Amino acid sequence: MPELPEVETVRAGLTPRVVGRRILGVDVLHLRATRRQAEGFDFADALIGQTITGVSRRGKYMWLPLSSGDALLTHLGMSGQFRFPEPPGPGDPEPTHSHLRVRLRLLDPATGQLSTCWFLDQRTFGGMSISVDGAELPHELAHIGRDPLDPLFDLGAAVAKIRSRHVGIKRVLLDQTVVSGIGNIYADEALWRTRLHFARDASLLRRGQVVELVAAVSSVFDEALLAGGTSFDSLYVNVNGESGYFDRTLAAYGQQGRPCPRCGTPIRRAAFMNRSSHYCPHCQRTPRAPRW
DNA sequence: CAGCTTACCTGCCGGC
DNA sequence: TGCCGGCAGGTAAGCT
Repeated sequence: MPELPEVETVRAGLTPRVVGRRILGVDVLHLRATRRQAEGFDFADALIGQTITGVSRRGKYMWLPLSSGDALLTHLGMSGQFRFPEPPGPGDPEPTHSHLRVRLRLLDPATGQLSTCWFLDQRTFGGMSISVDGAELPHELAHIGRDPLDPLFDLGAAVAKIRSRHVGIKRVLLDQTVVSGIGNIYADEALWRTRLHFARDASLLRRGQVVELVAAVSSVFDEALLAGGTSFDSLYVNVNGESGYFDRTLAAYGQQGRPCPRCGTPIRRAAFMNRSSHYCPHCQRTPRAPRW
């Protein structure tokens, strides 16, 4: 389940394999992969002949700026992957994959080398679209807040925005318009580190607590990034098909029944926002006025 | 308008 | 063995 550290790992892996390449061909093999595009817009036409000039990211979104000034905007959703299959030997059939959604044919003009880029997506929550004039920053991302790895991330503004919300603190963490890049795994980890229950009313938290929470998000992101991301199954892998190992370090997420690494109380799992929340009932006390 | 719910989707797993 | 419900969850649209 890709959150910011996983997306950043993919972004870094993608960069040397696509930057400077010219797009020679585009095959869309599943309609949902480009569903964001307005009807009648030709996705392939906007890509063919263009050179990819970079790989950028904000939160969990990535975009590939193109020489035209447009950008190829993409989100991995739950199960999106970029992969670069080995070219088939002479006489061998073209390789394929049951979750193949989009295929790009690339040329490196510097070396004349051809390559194939796959966008795989089992659950089809991810996808790609063309952001017209979006090379600098796609207008589709105007509502997405800066993430803690962004040099222009404004801690004070983020803390103020979090404290302005009259909802459970976990709901705010998962809201990508406030601080982007946080998903269910890292929300649970950051809350555990800060000893905050997920249903605490964000507007009732002290400023220092929220500063500490955002710092915990930042450090858990940094640590996960060093480990190459988190993976529980084969749904998240980097462009080489390898998964990260941060899951060995998780204190709360998916640890129900196991002892809290801080106090030994068994970690609990509870339903919140139609998904699971993992917390230590001793370290993270249920608030008197919970906001579910 | 802020807060909250629901739809989207596939594969796996446990229960019967 | 095979069917079925539950679960995994990021995003955005559509509610109240």
